[in-house]
Amino acid sequence: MLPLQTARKRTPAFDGKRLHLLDAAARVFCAVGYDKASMRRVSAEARVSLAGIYHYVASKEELLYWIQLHTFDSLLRGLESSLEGLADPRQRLAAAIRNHVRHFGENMHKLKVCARELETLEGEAYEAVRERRRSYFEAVHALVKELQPRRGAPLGSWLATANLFGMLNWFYQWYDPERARVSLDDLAAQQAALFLDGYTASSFSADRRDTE
Amino acid sequence: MLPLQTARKRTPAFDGKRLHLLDAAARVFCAVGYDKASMRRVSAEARVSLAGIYHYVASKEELLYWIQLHTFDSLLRGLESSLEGLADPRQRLAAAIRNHVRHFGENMHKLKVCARELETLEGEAYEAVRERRRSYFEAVHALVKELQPRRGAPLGSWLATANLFGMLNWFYQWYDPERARVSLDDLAAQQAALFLDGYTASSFSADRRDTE
DNA sequence: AGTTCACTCGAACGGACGTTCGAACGGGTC
DNA sequence: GACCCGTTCGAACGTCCGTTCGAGTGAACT
Repeated sequence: MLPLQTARKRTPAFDGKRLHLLDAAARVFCAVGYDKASMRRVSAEARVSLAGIYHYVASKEELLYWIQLHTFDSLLRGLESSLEGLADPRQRLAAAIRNHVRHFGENMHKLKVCARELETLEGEAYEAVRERRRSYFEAVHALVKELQPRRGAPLGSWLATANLFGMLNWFYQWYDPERARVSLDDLAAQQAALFLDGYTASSFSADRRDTE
Repeated sequence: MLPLQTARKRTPAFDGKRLHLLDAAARVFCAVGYDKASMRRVSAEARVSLAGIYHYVASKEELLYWIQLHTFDSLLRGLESSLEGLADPRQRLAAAIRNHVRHFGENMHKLKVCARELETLEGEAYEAVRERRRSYFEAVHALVKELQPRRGAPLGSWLATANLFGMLNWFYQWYDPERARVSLDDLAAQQAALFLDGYTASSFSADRRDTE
């Protein structure tokens, strides 16, 4: 349904305004969810008239599409650069988790939208995003596979990775930056420890008990 | 906004039809999401006229409310009964995970709706569901606290529990009962092993690589 | 036979939404 | 000054949605 590349001529100003729009849209989608979010509210958040939005994007669907695409691209690029120079598999996985968590801290709106609206897009757009998503997943999966040089069979690295993403993607549900008693880096370290060594052997260093 | 108890007289037939409606609604909500789901589609799925729905439920919101309330109640009751007679903290936690995963297998629609629409309700209804949700969370949190008699400080049992729920609640995103190569009980055992002992020490016994 | 009452329904109402249209503005080029 | 073109907008269009209304059914009771 979505033309994956707009045919319109691009100027730097055009792209700048467009990014501004995507940002505003991400905030609105994050606040109320894609379906409940109205283009009128996006236009208010972006301080652009309703019709003005359609000069930069063809549809509401396309807003979500670009948000997801940019976010997964950014995650993957961050992952690659954060692995540079690291050889120890455990450190590499910890770096990957730190990259994910930091991205969350910096772009909370967009990551929350990505996690929550994974199945909202359809057709071509869905497939395009899904491919980026799979690249990112496979990159992390590869790190998990490095971990266990072999102790028995090759063994559920896929399942383990899926569960790791569960930990990482669910945490927008409970993490509240206002009330956090742990820094994001500490949090990432604890999640890495939990994944690598489990709860009964790892040592955590903070506690919270407000939200679920 | 929601009257938490309908004032209408209840007959067994009334409650039966009502449950039938909730079930149909859960299937529709699960398929397309609460916001996109129309009462017209629910009425078709339940084979009841559109207006007929409103004889049993006051609003669309109330459908979601009852689905969530019943599901969390059922999870909590299942948890309590699955712990009976178990003393070892590791076995108790494993039983809790098995209970959660089995519920998922049996009531996939409803659990998926619960996980996905946690923040959809508002006001009284939200608070009422949130209380059940917190009870369930606290029950599992208590099991996690039993685990580590003390090795250092008391330490992040809350964070660990939140991450455990991440694993458990995210898995509707990737688990596909049609293509599963692992039984739900095996899956539960592997998730318990991952949480307790971590990936590098635990031993998995299956692999998948289709979906993310 | 008449009345009641739980139940069911087709048809409509009012509102919100995504999107489109046509006009206006403003800076650059001949 | 005339023309173009990227940009912006107010005002609308058509559609779909949640909900309501009022009439109709049939079994139970008097």
